[in-house]
Amino acid sequence: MVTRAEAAAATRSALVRAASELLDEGGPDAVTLRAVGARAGVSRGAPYGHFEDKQHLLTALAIDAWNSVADEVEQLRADLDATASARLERGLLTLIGVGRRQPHLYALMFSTPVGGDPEAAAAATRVENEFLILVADLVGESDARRYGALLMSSAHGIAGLELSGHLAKEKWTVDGDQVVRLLVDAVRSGVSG
Amino acid sequence: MVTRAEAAAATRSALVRAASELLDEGGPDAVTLRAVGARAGVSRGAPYGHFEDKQHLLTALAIDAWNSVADEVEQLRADLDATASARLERGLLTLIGVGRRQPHLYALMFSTPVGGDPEAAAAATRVENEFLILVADLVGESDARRYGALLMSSAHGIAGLELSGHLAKEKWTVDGDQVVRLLVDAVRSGVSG
DNA sequence: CATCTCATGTGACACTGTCAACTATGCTCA
DNA sequence: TGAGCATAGTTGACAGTGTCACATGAGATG
Repeated sequence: MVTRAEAAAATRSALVRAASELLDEGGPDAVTLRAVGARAGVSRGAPYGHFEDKQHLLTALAIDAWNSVADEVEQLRADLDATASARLERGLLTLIGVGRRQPHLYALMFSTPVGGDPEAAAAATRVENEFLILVADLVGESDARRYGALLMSSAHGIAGLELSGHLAKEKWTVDGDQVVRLLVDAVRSGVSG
Repeated sequence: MVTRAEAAAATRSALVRAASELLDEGGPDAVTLRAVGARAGVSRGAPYGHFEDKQHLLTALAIDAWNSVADEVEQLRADLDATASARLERGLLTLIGVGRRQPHLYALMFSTPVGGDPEAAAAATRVENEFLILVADLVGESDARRYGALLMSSAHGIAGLELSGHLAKEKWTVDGDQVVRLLVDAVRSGVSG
């Protein structure tokens, strides 16, 4: 037998998982409270016992995504064999990779109002701090924040343009990975020159 | 008296204008076909005489926005007093400016499937070509496409992070304008070094 | 004037998020 | 143990949405 708290927690995570799967499979329009409930094995009204409304359920998805990116970038830090440039490139590609593998989730991450939910803000801050460490390894502590803003913006832009189809290789002759390399090179020569 | 074609064209543009205003004022949720029709002085079903469905009406908004950006960047080209760097910076800030002044419209521009509508693709291509000219003035023809991809990605990323609140100055110590300057500087030293 | 054409209005439908009322089951305490 | 409580979950209802089929009426055409 399971305690009631366990059952409730299981339902909650089942709802989040169901919403995540539906988002990946069919985009935002497919994430209906009725569909989420059905996939989680509960009824359409059950989510209201765990989330204030639909937006808060989606925010829970975004929080998981931000934390997942933070975890991935954090692990990258341990690889001291790689150069600072290589580690940074891989970090940026981690974020871009979410956009490639889970485009709808990626869009959700950046359309979730970060000001409202403190947990969401904390998760996003984790990612930013992890990036700051990688950037500092390349350009030094004093310039890390300025170049961190540039690098994270650019990575986000690359992901966004790929996602919307505006970074087609026929037009620009380079793909996202090459742009990341170009970016890191430009920053490195910009900070040292 | 007005001819029937004139009246229809007037209705069509009134629908687009109404949708644009509603989008600016209340975000995507405020753009209902009923509200659009009401503001344009017609009924809720009228849009279907001019657009295949709601998505195509929104695409018309996006096309206007893309062309407007293209016009603005094109005019920039005429200012030969400014340096290539300054012109490029202003071009990038033109795009970012749309994100600042009309955030919902900006989001719509990049969430509109560019593959589907040839008119939308053409409008977006106009913007890209205008940017390519500005970039070529700075880094030369041969590198224009590579650095163009980087610069447009970064500008889009800056706009996106500003829009979602992830480019807060307290965290990064720089704002969007400064990141643009940093970006152009980095590219310039990257291409010459 | 008679007829056609087509932009627009209207009724209807399925679907959505949301809430109030209800049910049932695990939990608490005498 | 058994009575009462707290609460996760269900269900009915409602307003609002996009969309379509059909009705209507006025400009266009002969």
